[in-house]
Amino acid sequence: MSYGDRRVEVADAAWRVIVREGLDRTSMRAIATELSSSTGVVTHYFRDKDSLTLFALERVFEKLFEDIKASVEGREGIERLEQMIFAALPFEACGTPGWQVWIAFLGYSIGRQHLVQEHRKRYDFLSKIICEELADLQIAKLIRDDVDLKLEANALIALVDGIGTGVVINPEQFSPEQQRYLVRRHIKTLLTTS
Amino acid sequence: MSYGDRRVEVADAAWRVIVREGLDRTSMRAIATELSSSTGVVTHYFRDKDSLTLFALERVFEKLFEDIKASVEGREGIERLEQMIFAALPFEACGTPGWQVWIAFLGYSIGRQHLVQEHRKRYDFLSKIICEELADLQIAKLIRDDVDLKLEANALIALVDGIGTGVVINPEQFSPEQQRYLVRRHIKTLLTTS
DNA sequence: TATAAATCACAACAGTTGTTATGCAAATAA
DNA sequence: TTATTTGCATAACAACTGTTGTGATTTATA
Repeated sequence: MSYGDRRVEVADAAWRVIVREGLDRTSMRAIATELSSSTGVVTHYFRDKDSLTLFALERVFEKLFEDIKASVEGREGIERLEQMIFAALPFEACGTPGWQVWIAFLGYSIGRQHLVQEHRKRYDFLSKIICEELADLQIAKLIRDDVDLKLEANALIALVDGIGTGVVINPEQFSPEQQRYLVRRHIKTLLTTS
Repeated sequence: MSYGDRRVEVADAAWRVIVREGLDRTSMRAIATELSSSTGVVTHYFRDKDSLTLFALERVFEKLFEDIKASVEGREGIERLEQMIFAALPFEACGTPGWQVWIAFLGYSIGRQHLVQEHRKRYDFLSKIICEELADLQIAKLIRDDVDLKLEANALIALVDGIGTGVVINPEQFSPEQQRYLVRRHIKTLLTTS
C-alpha cells in the first residue's frame, strides 16, 4: 500500500470518528484507535493535526468533484446541469457522511479565518463550474439571456446547501424525489419561456 | 440586574468568544475573561458547560423568533410571508453573528445526537410557523391549491439556510437586494397564476 | 441589627489534548 | 551483507480542559 493510500486511510478513519463522536472529540488518539493502531501512525503520516484536518476536508470536495464529473458523463443541456446538482445532494444515506463532515468543518471554521477561506476557495470553484455550465446553456438559448449567471450559480449552491443541512438535521426532511423536484423547479425559473 | 439578565450577559459573552475564537476554544475561562471576571461567575449561573451551551443556542432562535414576530407586525398576504423570511436573512453585517453562532453549533452537533435533536426541534417549530402562514395564503387563494405546504415551508427554510451559509463563508456572496430577489422569486413559483 | 442568601474570586483536581522524542522491527538500497 | 530509510509503538511533556470546593464580600431578609 502506497504512502498516499495510507494517508487516505487515516483521513477516512478521521471521518468515521468525526461522524460518530464529533470533530472536537476527534483526537489523534481517537483516530489511532479507530485505525486499530497507535498514534505513531497518525503522526507519521501527518505533520500535525491541522494538516490532517485540512486533508480530511479536502477529501469531502475531492469526492464531490469526482461524483459531479461522473454524473455529467455523456449528458447534455438542462439534464446535464440537473445531474451536476443532483450529484451534490444527500440522496441515499451514504450521501450524508460527507455532508456531516462538511458541516462539522464549517462549524469548526467559525473563529478560524484561514479555514473560512478554505471553504470559500472551494465554494468559488464550485460556483465557477456551475457558472460555466449556465453560460453554455445560455449560449444554447436554453436559459434566458437576462439571468445573472454568477448569482444563479450561487443560488443553486445555496439551495443544495440548504437541502443538505436540512437532511443532516432530519434525514426525513426531504425525500430524494422532493430534492429532485425542488432543484428542477428552481432550474425551471431560468428556462427560456417558449 | 436580575438573575436572568446576568445569565443572558454570560451567554452573550460566550457568543462573542465563539465568533472570535471558535466554539471549541470557548472555554469557561475564556468566557470569564471576556466578561472581565472570574470563572466563578460562569459556574454560578450555569450548572455546567452543556447547559451554558444549550442556553446560548436557544438565544439564537429566541432572537430570530423575536425578529420574525416584529417583522410581520401589521403585514398581510404575500408581503407578510416575505417579511418573515427576510427577518431570518443576514442582511446587515449585524445579522451574521447569529448565523455564525448557529453554524458553529450545528457543526458542534455532528456526533452529538441530542444536540441534533435540539436543532431539529427548532427546525420543526419554524417549519410549522411557515406552514401555517402558507395555509392562510392558500385559503386566501393567493397561492395555488396544489402546493405541498410542508414541503414548501421546508424549502423556504432550506433556501434561507443556504443563503445564510453562503454569506458566512463569503459576506459578499449575496447582496441584500440579491437575497430579497431570490426569496421573492422562490415565492413567486407558489403564487396563483392569474 | 442579626441572619441568611446571593455573587463572585481563587485554587486545586483529575483528565485530555497535541506534540515530541526514543526505540524497534521490517523493508529497501548500497 | 551492511546501511539506511520507512512504518509504527510507546512514553513523556507541558498546556489546557470542566468541575468542585472553599472562602470572602456584598446584598437581601427577618
